This record gives sequence, C-alpha cells and structure tokens, in this order.
Amino acid sequence: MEFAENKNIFLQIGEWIMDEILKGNFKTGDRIPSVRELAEEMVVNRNTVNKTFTMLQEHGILENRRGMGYFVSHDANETIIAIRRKVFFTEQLPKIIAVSKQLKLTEKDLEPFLKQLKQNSDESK
Amino acid sequence: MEFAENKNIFLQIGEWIMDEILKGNFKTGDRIPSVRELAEEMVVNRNTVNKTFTMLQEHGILENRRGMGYFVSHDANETIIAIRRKVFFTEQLPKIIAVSKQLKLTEKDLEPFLKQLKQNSDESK
Amino acid sequence: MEFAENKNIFLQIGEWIMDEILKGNFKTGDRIPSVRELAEEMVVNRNTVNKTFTMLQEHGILENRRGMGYFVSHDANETIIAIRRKVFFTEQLPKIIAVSKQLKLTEKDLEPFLKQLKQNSDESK
Amino acid sequence: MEFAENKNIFLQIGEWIMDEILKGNFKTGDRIPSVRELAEEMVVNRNTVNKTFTMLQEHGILENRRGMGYFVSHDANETIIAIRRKVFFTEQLPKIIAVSKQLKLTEKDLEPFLKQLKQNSDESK
DNA sequence: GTGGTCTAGACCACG
DNA sequence: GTGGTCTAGACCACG
Repeated sequence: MEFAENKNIFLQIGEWIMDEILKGNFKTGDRIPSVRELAEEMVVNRNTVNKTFTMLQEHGILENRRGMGYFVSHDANETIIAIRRKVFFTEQLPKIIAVSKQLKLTEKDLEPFLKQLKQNSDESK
Repeated sequence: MEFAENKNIFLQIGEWIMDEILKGNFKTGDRIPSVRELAEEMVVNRNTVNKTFTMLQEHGILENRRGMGYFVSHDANETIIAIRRKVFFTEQLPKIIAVSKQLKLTEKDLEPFLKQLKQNSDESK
Repeated sequence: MEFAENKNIFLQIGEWIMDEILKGNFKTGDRIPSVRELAEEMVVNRNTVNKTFTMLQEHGILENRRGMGYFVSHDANETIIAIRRKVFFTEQLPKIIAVSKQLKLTEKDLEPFLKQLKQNSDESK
Repeated sequence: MEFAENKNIFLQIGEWIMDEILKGNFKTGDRIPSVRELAEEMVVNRNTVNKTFTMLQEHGILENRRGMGYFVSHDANETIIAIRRKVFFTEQLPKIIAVSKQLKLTEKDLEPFLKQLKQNSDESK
C-alpha cells in the first residue's frame, strides 16, 4: 500500500478498511485480519495498525472480542456511510465549490464526475 | 489567522499567500509583506514564514531581491492555477468521484455545487 | 569535520555526503547515518543536517523511509556526476579558461594537472 | 550586472573592477567611476561599492585622493596578476585536479582549455 | 530508535 | 530596514 506523505498513516489505513467493508470484502460480523497480519502486509509498525483498530472501534465500526481479534460490527456499513456523508457535506463539498470557483471549472471540466452523478440518480429511481 | 491542526503551518501560510495572489490582493510584480511583518501578524516564528517563502520561490511564485524582500513573480497567477488544477484533477476529482459513487450521491444532493458550476460555465462564454 | 568560513555549513555537509557516495563509502541502497548521529559527529545542530538531507532528497540523491532514516537512491552516483559535470562545464571551466588567458598560463605551469588528465584518458581506454 | 547568489557582492564587484583594469578599460593612474555612479549603474547599495573600494585599496590596487575619488595605482596590473596567480595555484588548481579526477575528465573533455593553453605557450616564446 | 516542525534568539550580509 | 543561517530545545508521528 502506498501512503500519502501528508496524512497520518493510521488514518489512511482506516480509510482503506472502511473501503473494504463497503466493497463487501470484509463482511458484517466477519473477523478481519489481525494487527500482526495487516502490519506485515502493509509494511507498517503494529502500533500503527493498533491505533487504526482502536479508532474504528471508537466509531463503532469494529468490535473487539478478547483473544479472538477484531470483527466488523453489524451496522458498520451504515455507520461508515453516515460518517462519510457528514465529512463530504461539511468539509469536502465546500472545498470543491471554492476550488471550482477559483479555477473557474466548467461543466465540461467535470464531465466524468457529472456522468457518475447522473448514473447514481438513475439507479436511485 | 487560524491554523488547522492537521496541516503544517508553513504550508497553510503558503495556501493563504497563493489565495491572496489569485484574489489580486498581492499583485504581480508587487512586494509582499516582509518575513518579519507576516510572522508578527500571524503570531508565528520568522523561520516558519521563511520556510513558506523559500518554498514559494522554488515553485516560481515568489522572487527574492537581496535586502529588499519578496515580490510576486510575473507568472505567479498562471503557476498557481496550474498547480491547483493539477492537484484537483489528479487527486481531488478521483476522490470525489469515488465518494459520490460510494455514497450514491444524486444530482439533487449536489445542487449548490452544480449551480456554481453552471455559473462558471456561463461566465466563460 | 572542518568547515570553510565562506560557504554555508549545510551545503558543505552536502558536498561531503556526495563525495562519500562517489567514493563508495555510502553505497547505493544503503542507509546513511541518521540526522542525529551526523549532527553529533560534525558538531552541528540537527536542523542543519536536516536541511542538507532535505536538499539531497529534492535532488533525488537520498530517499527517506518513514521512521527508518535516509537511504542512498539507486541512481545517486549518476545524479551526482551529472550535477557536478554541469557545474564544471558551465561555471568552472569558463572561469579557468579566462584565468589561464589572463595570466598567460603555459602548459608548463599546469604540468600536474595535465599529468592527471593524461592518466584519466589512459584509464578510460 | 548579474551577481552570483553564493558569493559576497562586494567581492564580485572587486573581481569585475580587476578585470576591467587588466583589460585596459580602467588604465593605470586613471580615475575610476565614483562610488555613487557605480552603485547606481549596478543597482547596488553605495555601502557595498564602498566596501569593494576599501578592499582594493588595502590590496594596493586602488588609491584614494581626498575629495577626488579613487585612482588605479601604478602597479595595479602586476598586483592583480600576482594575487590571481596565487589564488589560482593554491586554491583553484587543486580543486580542478580533484574534480577532473572525480569526474574522470579526459583530454577530450577539456579541449577548449588545452587549446587556450597551447596558444598562451606559443605566444610566450 | 527515526525524521519533521516549530519556537526563541543570535549573528551575518546587504540596503 | 531586508532575508539567510545556525543553534538549543521542545514536541510530534512513526517504528
């Protein structure tokens, strides 16, 4: 896994795990790989993965069963989506609007994005 | 100036200066406030502002005249826009698309953004 | 290490590191001494060594692995030689030619240099 | 005049004046432009030019006549050549030898220089 | 242990 | 007045 320079690694791993859950690679109620395994696979210190797990547990996305490891909580998907919606509308969207104004981005510049949006709208009907 | 916790101060000052240039508050060819002045105004150390200025100089946005201070380079606007466009299209846009798909955002969810975009498109005609 | 008065310390340390790499004392892919170690050994501040390392990283000569230290990049030798050749041919050689003309230096004056040159030429065959 | 970043400006101006003297643009016994004139022409502070003149006077290259300005001393040419020979053989030549060895420069690399040398040798006969 | 950022403060060159 | 370098020392993230 490649990490961005400017963001804490434990947060980046957290994003990755949440993505895996949403994709269904880690399913609700399932055990996810151990701190040890993940740390080795990602070439990262175990403390870092530990920090990620603790954070996800605090958000109610993972659950810890003593001696057995970490499991995907039963409402993990809903929780993740709620968190991401909140972050999107309070942090990302305002930034995007500011940038699109500053860079004078047009509808043409953002075609791939608009296409995706249209597709989502159609599917939700 | 208020600084965000999760980003380096010297980078945040850099973003602020680039914003001021784009807004026309610091004009091409003009001298910008001295390291000392900016440091005092922003309640940070001189070395921190120094680091910002050096970085912006390396990017060709500021120019240094010995003993006289820093000046906005003649192609500062173009350089800044080029940098921000690149960041937007290679980093931010892919993320937005992924999120909009993941969260199944519809055109209705993004009305304020689409409105801004339409306005940009109209102005560019 | 002895430092010259008229040149910045962080640049002199940079020259020293590049010399060590060319001599093969720091080998491609190897870890070089830590900021702390080098600072102590050279009796300078950590920040100064930090500045040197950052500069060499920007030049692609060193690479940084989080929490592990700095490593000699795989094309460090080529990069250093390219930099030094450029400096030699664009800055030093023109000066030497001007001086040799101004001082009317003859081949005899420069025997030791010509001898070294001949030796290089012979070895390159 | 363009100044190098890494060398004191007053020294660079000194080099320029010595060059002008050797070229015969400033002749032995002649008055050279005033501090004021030179400072304006070079877009430099008067203090800087003053420092240059003081240094050249200490080396016996310029002479100061109260209220009249600075004049090229009668043995300026010899003095300059003596200084430059000394600098060349004790500082520059050792560096060139080291670099030519390090970069494995061959006679071919240095053709323009060798040609100049040969020409000097022929003229001195 | 590793490097990175930031502060406070000194000293220097140039203006 | 201007910026640049350097030190001493604190604090932080990652290992």
